Amino acid sequence: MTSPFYITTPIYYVNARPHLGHAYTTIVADVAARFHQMLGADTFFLTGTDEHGDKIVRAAKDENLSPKAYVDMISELFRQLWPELNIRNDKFIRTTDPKHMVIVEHILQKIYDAGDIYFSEYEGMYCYGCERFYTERELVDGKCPDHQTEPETIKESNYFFRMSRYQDWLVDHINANPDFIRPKRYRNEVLAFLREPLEDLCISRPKSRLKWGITLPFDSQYVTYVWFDALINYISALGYPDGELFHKYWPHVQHVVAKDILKPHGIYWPIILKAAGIRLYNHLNVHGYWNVDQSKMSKSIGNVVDPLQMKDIYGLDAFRFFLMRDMVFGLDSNLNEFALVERINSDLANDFGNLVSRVLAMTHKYFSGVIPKIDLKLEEELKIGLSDDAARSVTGFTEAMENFEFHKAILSVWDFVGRMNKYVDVTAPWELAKKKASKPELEAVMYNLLEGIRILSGLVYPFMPDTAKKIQKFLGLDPESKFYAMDQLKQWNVLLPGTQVQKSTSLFPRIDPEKIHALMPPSQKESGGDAPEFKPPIDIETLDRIDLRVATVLSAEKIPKAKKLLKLEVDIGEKRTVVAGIAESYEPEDLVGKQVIIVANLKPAKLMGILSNGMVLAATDDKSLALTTVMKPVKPGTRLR
RNA sequence: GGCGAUGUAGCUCAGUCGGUCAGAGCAUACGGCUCAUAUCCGUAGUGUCCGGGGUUCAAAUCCCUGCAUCGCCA
Repeated sequence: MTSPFYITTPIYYVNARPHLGHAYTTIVADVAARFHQMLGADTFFLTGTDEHGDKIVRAAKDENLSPKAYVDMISELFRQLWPELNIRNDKFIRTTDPKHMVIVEHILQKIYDAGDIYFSEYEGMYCYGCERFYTERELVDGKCPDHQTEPETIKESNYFFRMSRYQDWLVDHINANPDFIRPKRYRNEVLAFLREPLEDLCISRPKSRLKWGITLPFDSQYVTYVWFDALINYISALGYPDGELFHKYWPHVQHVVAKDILKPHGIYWPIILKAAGIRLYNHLNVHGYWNVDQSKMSKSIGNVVDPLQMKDIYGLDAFRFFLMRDMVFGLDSNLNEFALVERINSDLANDFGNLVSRVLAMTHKYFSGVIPKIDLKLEEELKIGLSDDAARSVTGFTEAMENFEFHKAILSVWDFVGRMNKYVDVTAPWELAKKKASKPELEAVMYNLLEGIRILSGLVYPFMPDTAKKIQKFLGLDPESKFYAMDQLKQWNVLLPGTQVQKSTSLFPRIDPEKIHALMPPSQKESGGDAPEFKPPIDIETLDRIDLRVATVLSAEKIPKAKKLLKLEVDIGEKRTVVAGIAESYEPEDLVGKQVIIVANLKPAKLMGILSNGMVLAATDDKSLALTTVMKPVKPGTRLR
């Protein structure tokens, strides 16, 4: 019996909306879970949201919501995203769940009783604006980078977790278990970090400073600080300590995280578990970042495409496939739409989709869509077997998947896709179909091809579940059956002759090459200009009707409730009031005394109740806004020509 | 500043212990096939294996050094 499998994503911090990084981590976990289902394992897949801490309180304030209302809203965004990506988590945990909070308290008390938590005072530089401490090097000229004020030195008492006590033990554990943290580069990183003395971890915040958290069971004046609260979700979700789920799944746990949270997961978490007397996790799987290359993003579809929208444009399965195929697990990767389209056209449309299409079409053409019988003796005589190739692919796939080397797993599958296409070419069924005598050979060839497609549909399942099911339907099989079970895929000659297959529809339509051209980076195109289109010509009289003047800014102030607008008093020989949409790029005090260019004869307009008599000229691109000026000071009111 | 990783064909990357290791896929060019989504199969290239020095009969591979990029730490 295959052992159970428990996979987790981090619980995502709800100070921001879901993005590609969250999606990738969660898709990885989904793929891993589905793979273990292929192995016959009983799987449990956990994700969720992390909802305490001062950043949340601030983010809530920015949106004029209570912390609770705010976290409810963002958490829901995450919860709703996963089904859209065909992710099937078994549970969605929130650190604000009462059950979670009780278990955090339980663990804290347990570690406190064991003597690994102590109370201590320390001194630091505190910015009241930010409500946080700063270290020397975070400050700019001794001032808070956000508020430009000097932080005050204050004393604060807090609870600390005695991690230092476990440092040697952890180093030994990592050395004794080479796969504890993988890939190796991150294991090395953790070991490198552990060569220095490990500092104890501050695990509390006084309530005077932060109320939004879990109260310490041994001191009601303090709440738990984020990591201690968050990491425990992995066991609280299973109902630690007595839950049935906990007993069943915890011994088989693997975590998936992005490299930015390596330290909490590679160091804090094992030590917390050890201190609490809980067995450690088996593997921490660490992946890199997606660099979204916006310069290579499509302009044909209208501006920059949010990576998460690519699934709507190109299809969810293609999107999942791309993410798993193009990232070497552990390393950073680039995402651009051009690469995605290339991948879809070559791997999915040409190699794979077309293979399915041609095989089914031939089955219809030569056998009216009925799976033919196979003469095994003849097959052996003619050496037209495919089962060895399939078995090799299945083996390579399995090994790579077990090690979280998804791109290698896909390469192994595509080796077999290539072998199948080659097989069609070599056996040339259309030639066999011409002669009656070669009908047995044709039957054997077609049977093998159909069987090969059955295998492929199973191997592709964790990455592209919908596509896998579609192919099952094509083959006249039950998409709801466990067709992807590994022991089915290790066998050959499973398809029943006589079964009716369907005609295939294109699994992955090719994307128009013209469109690809439009997606190419500008440097690869003959003319590289991405400036907006030029307007039609005008004559000098028309130009002359526009009265452009140099204006000196006398004063500037923000307009209440308007995000973008500033009210400027300017001198153009006379005093004018103009309203300009530049507040996101310029601070009022920086403008006073500067010279700008305004259109002096534009008809006045009322903006936010203020009459604007003229318009300031500025250049805008998608990133920023820049005011125009003259290259040396001139008399205010000077005309431009 | 310290530690580490990476630098190989136009692009993305494989290259285990130094010895058919100069490779794969994509892109390009040409040829073949016609079952198929203008798909598939075959052939052909192009490389200062980041620069410089060294060890060796032999270095992409080992050592030293420089440069570039990235990461971790301070």
